[in-house]
Amino acid sequence: MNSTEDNSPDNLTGAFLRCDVMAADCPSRKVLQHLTSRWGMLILVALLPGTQRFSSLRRKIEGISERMLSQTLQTLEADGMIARHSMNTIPPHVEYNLTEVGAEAAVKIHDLVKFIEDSQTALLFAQQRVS
Amino acid sequence: MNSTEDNSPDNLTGAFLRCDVMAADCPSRKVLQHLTSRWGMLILVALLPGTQRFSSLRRKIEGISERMLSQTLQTLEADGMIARHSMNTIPPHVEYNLTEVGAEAAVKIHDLVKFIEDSQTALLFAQQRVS
DNA sequence: CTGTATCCCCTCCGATACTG
DNA sequence: CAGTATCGGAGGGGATACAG
Repeated sequence: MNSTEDNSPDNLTGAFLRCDVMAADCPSRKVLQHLTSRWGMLILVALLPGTQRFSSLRRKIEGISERMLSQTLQTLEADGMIARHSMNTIPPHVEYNLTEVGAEAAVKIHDLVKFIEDSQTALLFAQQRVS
Repeated sequence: MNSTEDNSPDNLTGAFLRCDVMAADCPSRKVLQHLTSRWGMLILVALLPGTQRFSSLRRKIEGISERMLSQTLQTLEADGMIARHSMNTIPPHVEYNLTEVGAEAAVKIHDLVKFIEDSQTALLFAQQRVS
């Protein structure tokens, strides 16, 4: 898929041995981008309460398209943040849940999201008073 | 600037009164995007130890261009995450530091970054053993 | 030293239509 | 129900040159 980026074990030198996100070639930067992408963080937070189905996630995350939900779920699954379980029935029934790593990341993202929600709420009320 | 998005206080209805990031029109989504943008989170983390100058940040954050550093700093300043202090000297001397809100956000982002760095390091060693 | 301006590519993402 | 295919616009972001 990414022929220009070589993350193979053979290439574990320098920044690769000990991940440092400030290093330009650190693989954690890419994972971080996936987790904190526009839809990535909303999906992780939405999965925090537990296993969800595709359509459930779609309803929960307002404004997401099927395309982006599907695509982002695949990326997060490849990163090991999410597990996908297909029931192979007709009609299809697929469930998604957080892996152990994913759950820990989701909690941290949720912390950030809650904090921003609260500070934004405060900020908006402040603006309202001024104007 | 954003004629399509009206965040004016007059428009504080629905999702605006109580920020919910799952709501499509919640302003916190935009702020979250700034904080967690490719360079935004690195800048916040880089500022955690304390006040830094432009060139210091540039050296610290490997791979960032002057353009993106400048642009992202402006965005984060507008969001109230960063404070800018210009000394109005020649040559110019400008210092950046986190605001109170910015510092709290930066800590949470740093938590996430550290966690991902560690899990990536573990993951890379695991891959090395297998192959 | 701390930026801006310009050009341009390339990825993200929405809209729409189609499938097992 | 749970996706995939394709198109196309918007903007993020790099390279380079220039400025106060």
